[in-house]
Amino acid sequence: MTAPKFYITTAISYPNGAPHIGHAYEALATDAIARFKRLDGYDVYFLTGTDEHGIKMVQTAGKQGLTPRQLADKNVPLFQKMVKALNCSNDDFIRTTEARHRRACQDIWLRMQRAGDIYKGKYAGWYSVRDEAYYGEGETELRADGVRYGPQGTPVEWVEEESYFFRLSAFTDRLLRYYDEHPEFIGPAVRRNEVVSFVKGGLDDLSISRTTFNWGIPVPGDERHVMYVWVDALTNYLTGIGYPADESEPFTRYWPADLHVIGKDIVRFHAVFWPAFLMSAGIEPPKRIFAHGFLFSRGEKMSKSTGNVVDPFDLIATYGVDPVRYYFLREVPFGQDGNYSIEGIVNRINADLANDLGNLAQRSLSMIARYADGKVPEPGEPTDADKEIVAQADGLLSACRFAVDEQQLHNALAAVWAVVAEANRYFAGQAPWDLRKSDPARMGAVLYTTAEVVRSLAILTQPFMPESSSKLLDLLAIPADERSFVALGSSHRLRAGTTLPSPQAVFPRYVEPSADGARESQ
RNA sequence: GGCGGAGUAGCUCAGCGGUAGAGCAGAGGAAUCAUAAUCCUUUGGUCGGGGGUUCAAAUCCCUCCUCCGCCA
Repeated sequence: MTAPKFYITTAISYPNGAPHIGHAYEALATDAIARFKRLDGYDVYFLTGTDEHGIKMVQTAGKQGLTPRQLADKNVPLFQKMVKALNCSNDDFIRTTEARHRRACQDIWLRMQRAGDIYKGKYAGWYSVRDEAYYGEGETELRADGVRYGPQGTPVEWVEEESYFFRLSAFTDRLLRYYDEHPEFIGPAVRRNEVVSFVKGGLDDLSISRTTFNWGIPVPGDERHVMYVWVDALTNYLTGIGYPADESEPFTRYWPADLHVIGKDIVRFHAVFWPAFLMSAGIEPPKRIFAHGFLFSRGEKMSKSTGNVVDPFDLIATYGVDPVRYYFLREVPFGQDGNYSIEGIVNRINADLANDLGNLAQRSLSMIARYADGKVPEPGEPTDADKEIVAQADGLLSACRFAVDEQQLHNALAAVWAVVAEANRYFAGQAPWDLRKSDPARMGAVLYTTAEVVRSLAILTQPFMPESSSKLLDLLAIPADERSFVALGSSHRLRAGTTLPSPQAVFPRYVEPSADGARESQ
């Protein structure tokens, strides 16, 4: 019996600057899904990386007196470091400047060309560097400052060049049919509606090469051209699993991708261009594209001018990687825009992690340590209350699966925390501290039941907070091979008599450093 | 301008035809196993405005207002 496969990716980041919280958010969310699927028995391949070509890299590099390659080599390590700092479990980190990627891009290009979907033409139009888009004359306006602006308010310039085109117009019907036959292809539904209505409006052929700069992948057979960044960037999802050696094991095993997690700003590239390229090349499209929203700091977009830019490294250093992961996944409904704030982070850490889950573990385990000789007590004959709380914990797996399969990570966590709250009610209601004298056996049963619920909770929080959950499982003396989801439920209950290590707080409260000390930023 | 989405308790949101809900925040109380954590009770909403359908509407329909997204 082989495990089912699950291939998941983030979008690749554009390294013309340092990583910001948006990059971190996408990476940690995708990681949580990847970890969840692994624990649920899937053979997961998780890919992330950087998209290093394109004119913006050339321009940014120029301003810094660097070559594009030097700029990439300067910034890419920051992205790799961020992924590591977030404790992401990616199987590979792809850079589009790698030789393997050039081979993949050139191969898919040739396939599209052989299919008759690429032709050479001439492009002339108003181009916005910042939007990376061409606009029609009517969409632009010449303002009083003598500069012409596009509809997004960015400057445009007249560009005329020979270009290769992709016959996107020929794919309108096929794409619409594909959306129709695969309603789950684009999520959330808002984005799907947008894409469908966009495609229904008819598609124009797409210019897919440039001759005005050379920082990109050369077009095979016509090296004056480099490929349009999106042909280059999207193909990373193939490169990462061994394409074009498409007889090779990873590619045949993992393609088509099960899930591309992306930001809502690049839905069109992934949901329109990408499946069209693949259809042309004779490769199956991915199964699902899910677009998350943007993060705002107190309702405002992050920008250097408002000074509300939050550095993911600072956040992790201050609050810890697991609380940061938990906060963003719990607080922001995945797929929607969200607000974040320092107060919010501290609130969640203290309320959900320290007070609710951390303290539940601590109070039950320290009673075991003190009053049950540090060994898992006997469960005895379970009462209705015992059965009820255990049943609720047992029911979490299917609830979480459902939520994670829809990328509703916040709902998975909400379900888990509903049981955390219930377990605290159970504990307070049973009052084992009173039972200590009146009915020690019953006290043991309550402690057993609570610890068993904590075991379930800790197993289920692993995808979201890998380190802390693992500490929690250590405190319950759960062996490494009993931490996946198959260990949930009745098959691997805590065994009475097992000696437990002395309990330690896993989720410390966050206390604001006092004013005298090192508090210069917030 | 076209299409789509949203407007529900101070905040974030769930509910989407059948007596207004959760979490956080606020108030009061209980307990002392625990990271001064927990538990119980409780304040608070004419569910954006107006009209309609229905025995019954936050939930369906129409219209208006406000905000957001995509397209033009």
